[in-house]
Amino acid sequence: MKFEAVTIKDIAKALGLSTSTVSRALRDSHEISAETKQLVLECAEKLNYRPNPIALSLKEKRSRSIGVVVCEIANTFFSQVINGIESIAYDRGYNVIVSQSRESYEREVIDLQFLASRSVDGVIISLSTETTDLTHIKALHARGMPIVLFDRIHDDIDTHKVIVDNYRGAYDATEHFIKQGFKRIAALAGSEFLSITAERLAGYHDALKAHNISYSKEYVQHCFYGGMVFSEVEEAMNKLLTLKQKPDAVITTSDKLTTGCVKTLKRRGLDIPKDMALIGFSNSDIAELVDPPLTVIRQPAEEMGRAATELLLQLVESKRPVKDFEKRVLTPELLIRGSAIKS
Amino acid sequence: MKFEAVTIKDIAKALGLSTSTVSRALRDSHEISAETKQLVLECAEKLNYRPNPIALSLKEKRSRSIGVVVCEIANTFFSQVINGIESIAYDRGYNVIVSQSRESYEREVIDLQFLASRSVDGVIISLSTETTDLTHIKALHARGMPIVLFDRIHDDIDTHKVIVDNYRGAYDATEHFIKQGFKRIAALAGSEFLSITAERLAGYHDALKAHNISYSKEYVQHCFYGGMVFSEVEEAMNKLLTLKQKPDAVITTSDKLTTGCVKTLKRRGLDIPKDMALIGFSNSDIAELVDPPLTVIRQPAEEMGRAATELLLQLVESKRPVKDFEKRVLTPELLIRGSAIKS
DNA sequence: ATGAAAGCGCTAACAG
DNA sequence: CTGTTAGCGCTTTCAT
Repeated sequence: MKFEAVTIKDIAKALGLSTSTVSRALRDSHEISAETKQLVLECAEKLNYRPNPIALSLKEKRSRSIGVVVCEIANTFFSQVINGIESIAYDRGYNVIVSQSRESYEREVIDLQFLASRSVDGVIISLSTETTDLTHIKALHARGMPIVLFDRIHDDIDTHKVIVDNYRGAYDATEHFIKQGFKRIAALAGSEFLSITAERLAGYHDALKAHNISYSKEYVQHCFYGGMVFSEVEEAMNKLLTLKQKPDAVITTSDKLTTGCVKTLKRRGLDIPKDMALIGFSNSDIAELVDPPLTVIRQPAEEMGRAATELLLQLVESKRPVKDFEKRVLTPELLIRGSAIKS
Repeated sequence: MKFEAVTIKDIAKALGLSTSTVSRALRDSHEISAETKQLVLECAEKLNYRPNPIALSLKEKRSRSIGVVVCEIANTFFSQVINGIESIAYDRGYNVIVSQSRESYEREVIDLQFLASRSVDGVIISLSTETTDLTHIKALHARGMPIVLFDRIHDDIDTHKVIVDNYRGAYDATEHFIKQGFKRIAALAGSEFLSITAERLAGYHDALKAHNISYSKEYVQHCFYGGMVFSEVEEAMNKLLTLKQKPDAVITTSDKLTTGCVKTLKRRGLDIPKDMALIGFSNSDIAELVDPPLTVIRQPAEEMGRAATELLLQLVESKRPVKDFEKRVLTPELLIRGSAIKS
């Protein structure tokens, strides 16, 4: 059941005018007399008239809403990004429709289809961990849907992108370890197919190289679902902890991995940083309260959301097809705390 | 710029049929011959036809989308609730439009108007801390908009509600303190006008009463913005810490207050639980990693979101006006950890 | 079994 | 300055 809304027709009827006159009066057209406008406005006010945006959308072929696809809403990083997205969208009069892929390729495809079929004006997306085939995105993009990628991006899609300097973040973290005197630095990373994983591991590798520290392959462990499945983290940590040359420090490349790693170490009664030091990508507000306070690489998540939305709306509202796409790279912050201090 | 979608008209033209026939064939009407159906379906497939939901919405006066208003998306509790909402909405073919009031009454009003004007089929809302006047919600509800309240609810609005047993949660927490031997138990609460504050403080008071523990008014401090503004928390804590009879334990009634309280205590170099024990409402996934591990009252946030959505869709899809409203009360969980153990 | 036409709410080209 | 008309994409009588 739904309430009957007041339409332009009702006003026209009440005033003995035509709908077009009312429409024009409402839109403050110059070809309407001041008195008529006055009359219409008053009547609209009295009847509590609200324009029907759906009718408008049908005409204008735009819905003033944007879609967002993330792997998980209840994740500090992504919820902060969505916060940023919402704030800009709100300012510009757009609605934000959120959906989550739950790291499933299949769901990402469906989500995107769903959003497209619901006539969102554009989409902001961070790829799911399972996504290797990009045809669903390319197809949508080719059909003219404005798309902005953030965080987990892909070079094959030619559009605006927003990321942080993942390489730098990981490089600095690794270097911090090295300067602290850690020798055997491991990495607990997400799926190898994810852009962020590649970028972060590249930073890690290069920092080691730059300081002439050799690293063995076993020092890099991947969790395909990036910590969504806890057992995955435990298993990966198990591998690291049972190496002959046990690492003395570890870099974790995502929020979930970071907390998963801390949990695992604690459950095993290991001391951070004595048994293993830790620096993790994390946007948790309470990383500093953890025992020990966590050294984190923090992303300007809200700002990423805002930037992505601004770029998207730029595409959406552009009159002519945009050719030049921008890759905006924000700077992550290395917040040094107890978990990465050599004892 | 926007891509041109294939319409029913295109199919009709391609097949030399009328739009009505195509429409009927697509909807598998019995008054269409099998061959025609076949033809239409194939053509639709070939042209990659997608029904335009906006046109449908205009006709059916429903949009298959629901609106959500929370004070802040980037808050563990609310993001978990939204996760739950999204999961059910997804299953039932609805989109979720999120907006945040940022604890502002004004924004809540605008958000709600915006959602209503965008023809959402229903709204799930948790009141902002500033909200005392409910006319915006009542008006919308009176006009027939299905509404479900959760978390911060209000008795004056007669509709479905989903909360946890806040009284019980606070009661149990307080009693836990008492049984541990804490004598001077304070409370750091949100705005007094919030239902959750009232309910939680009632549990706190009653537990004290039941154990014949007197309490002074000064033991209850309110932060109007519930920890959104950190200085507010510091100030409130300051008041507690400078009392002659300094409390030896404190209950915090929301996520933000809990972390704010821990931060304040740590910054002052105070020991938890020795100088002050703590139990807080919190849905953080890493409360157990904090130093000391936080004793928390955890709400089944995702389940709350799911329940709210189920109730909302029940209203949305009901043929006749619903009269009997349900208040679903879920059970919070008291997770006992180091922060509330008497040393 | 199929088509013509009206209508959902709104705008805009075209007439006066 | 205002009204008439057509049309956005789709469904649904009402004819045929």
